[in-house]
This record gives sequence, C-alpha cells and structure tokens, in this order.
Amino acid sequence: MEKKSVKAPRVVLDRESWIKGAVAILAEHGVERLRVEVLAKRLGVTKGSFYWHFKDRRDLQDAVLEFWKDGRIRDIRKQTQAQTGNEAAALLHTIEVYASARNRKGIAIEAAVRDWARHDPQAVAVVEEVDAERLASACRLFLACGLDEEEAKARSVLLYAYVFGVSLMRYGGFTDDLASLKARIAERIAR
Amino acid sequence: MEKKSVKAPRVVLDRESWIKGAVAILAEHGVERLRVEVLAKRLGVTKGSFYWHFKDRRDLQDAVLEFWKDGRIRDIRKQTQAQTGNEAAALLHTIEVYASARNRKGIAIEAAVRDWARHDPQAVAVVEEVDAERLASACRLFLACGLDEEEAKARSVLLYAYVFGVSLMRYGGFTDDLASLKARIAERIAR
DNA sequence: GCGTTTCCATACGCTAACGTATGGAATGTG
DNA sequence: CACATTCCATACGTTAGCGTATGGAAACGC
Repeated sequence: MEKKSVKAPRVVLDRESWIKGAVAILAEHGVERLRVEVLAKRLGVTKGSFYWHFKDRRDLQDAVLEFWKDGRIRDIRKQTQAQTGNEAAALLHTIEVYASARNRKGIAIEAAVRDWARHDPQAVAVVEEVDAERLASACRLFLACGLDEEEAKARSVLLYAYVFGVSLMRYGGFTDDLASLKARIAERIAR
Repeated sequence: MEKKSVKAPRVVLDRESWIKGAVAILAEHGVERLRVEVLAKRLGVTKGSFYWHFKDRRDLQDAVLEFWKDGRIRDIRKQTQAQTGNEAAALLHTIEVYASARNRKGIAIEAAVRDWARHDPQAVAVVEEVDAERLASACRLFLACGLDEEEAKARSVLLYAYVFGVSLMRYGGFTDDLASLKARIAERIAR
C-alpha cells in the first residue's frame, strides 16, 4: 500500500512552528505566561518535542525576539521602498495602521514585547534595534516633507510614542466622533 | 527583665502596608510576579499574616487597583486646583513630569497597571476611570488656552498617549540633544 | 532490508506558589 | 488577673511548570 492514501502524514514541527505558536501566546497573554507545556499542548504535542528543538524556555524566548525583530525590520524596509513620492501619505498610513483595529494582533505583539522589554535586557536590545530602524525611516519621510533635521526627529519620536501609547489607553466615551479625533491627532503629528 | 529594653516592638502590619508593598513589587516586576509569599518575605512576615488581612491574592490585587486609582484621581484634582491662570505651563508640566526620570517609580507603576489592563477587566475599569479624569482635566486646560472643543480633546488624547508611549521606547542614540527634542515635542503637543 | 538519524511520548524529580488549618504570642478589656 | 481579640508562624495538601532521561516510531541513507 502506498503511504500517500489514507494515513495522515506525520505531524512534524520545525523550530518555526514553535516560534509562531509562541508569538501567538505572547500576543494573547504576555511573556510571563508563555510556558512550554502550555504551548506544547496547544500545538498538539508534548514537551518532549519542545526540548528537542530548544535548549530551554529561554532559548525559545530568544528565538521569538529574533523572529519578531526580523519581521519588523523587513516590514519597515519594504514600506520604505514602496513610498517614494508620497511621503506625507506614508506617514499618515503608519499612524493609521497602528490606530486601526484591523491590526489587532500586530499591536498586541508590539505591546507584549515592549512590556517584556521592561524587565528583560534581551528584549530591550531588540526593541532598541527596531525603534532605531523605525525612527530612521519616519525621519526620512519627514525630511522629504520639508522639515528640518531636528524637527523631523522630534516628529518621528512623537509619532511612534503616540501609536504605542494610544493602544494602552481607554478613552471610550471621551468623544462622540472618534474618527475625526484621530484625524486631528494624525494631522498634528504628521502635517 | 522589663520587656521594653532590647526586644523590638512587635511589627504589626495593616492592610495599607501590604498594599504599598504590593505596589512596589508591581512597579518592579508587574502583576504576574506579584506573589503573596514573595511579598510576605519582603515585609518580614509569613503568608499567615497575609491571609488574615486579605481573602486571597485577587483581593490584594483589587485593593492595589483601588489604591492606585484613588491616588491618581487625588493627584489630578490637586493639580487642577493649583493651576488656574497658568494653563499653558500646567500642560507642559504634565508632559515633563512623565518624561522626566525623576518620576521613575510613578511611571513604572503606570506602565505596570496599563499592561495589567491588557488582560484584566478590573484593571481596565480602573484605567478607564483614571484616563477619563485625566483627559477631562487636560481638556479643560486646552480650552482655557483658547482651543475649540474638538481640538482640545484631540490634544488631550495625544498628550497622554505620548507620555505613556514614550516611556516604552528606546531611542537612545537617535539624537544628540535629548532636551531640545523633548522641548520640540512638548511644543507640538501643547502649543 | 537495516541501521541511523530525526522527532516525539512518557515518566520522573524538583521547585514555587496558592490556600487552609491550627496554634501561639501580644494586646486590649472587664 | 482572667480572658477574648488581634495578628502572625508553622505545617500541610495541592497544582503548575521546568528540565531530564529514556524509549519508541517514522523517515532516511546505503
């Protein structure tokens, strides 16, 4: 009998599957609750598998950080290329991406990693790298819009501080027109 | 032998001592690592004491949230009173307080509570109340500065989103003049 | 086909932490 | 002084989670 027919192929997890699962848990519950046995159960295997792919829990965490860093930096580079000519729109788009509810998971991961960085040096290093890349990118855009060096830097920091901070706030009920509020803020940051 | 001489007076902890100790751990390590046995050890007692003052761990957490909320709201009210006449300065002062390194612990607590609110409904409720109070206060100041209602609201959200967000960023090395960078940002938010 | 490598399951020991039960010391009260 | 109340210590049972050891099954190499 050919093996291809009824029998499901053996489920084999590679390192990346574990990392992606870990990122999901990270987004939902934070690093502190990223536990190997819980993750294993979610992936349908036991921790025996985990300890074949990873030295220990810390090894997984480091891999998650690297994975996240690489993804973010890739994103930034990709964005940077596709936006020559419409720099102002690109800035507004960046703000909108983070303010929008359609990027839920990305924002959750972002928040989780930044909270992580409040206690872990490795996470601090990764956040630093990503921030540097993002700030440099935003800064280029602001410069292209005609701002001077100092002002461009200030606006870049303001932009990212805002998008990260606003995701931690609860201002439901403060305004009745959320859209126009966000538009005004974006205007103030990027115009 | 009289008991007053060498023997230290019995250490008696009330509920508030526990809460304050809990807040300290919260600021340092986050809710997840706010453990009753660890806290007890830090306070020099055992958990036998803890379970006399509190029903369980959750009871302590709720008390911490209430304690924090009351403190924040008291602060806001106090600030609001003392600033009639110099509204513009008051706004800049608010920004500076959060950006400054001299308010380390306050910022740490703030971040910890907001991260907490990402997973706990009780924390969400408390953050909502505090944010509402703060936004209303900032909004009054902006109105006093001559801004219209909508713009005042937008600036208020921007202000607090920024101060919370900037505490989560690492932009060391992005600029060589941090002070002027912060000044430009404050200008953009509050002017 | 058969050994080797790859990947996973099972079982184990260990620690941190939760909550409970119970006793004991200090303090107040009559 | 007797006695109740207040506050804390000790001991216990229980669970979640880490990391290890070992065996077994599937896939691979020759």
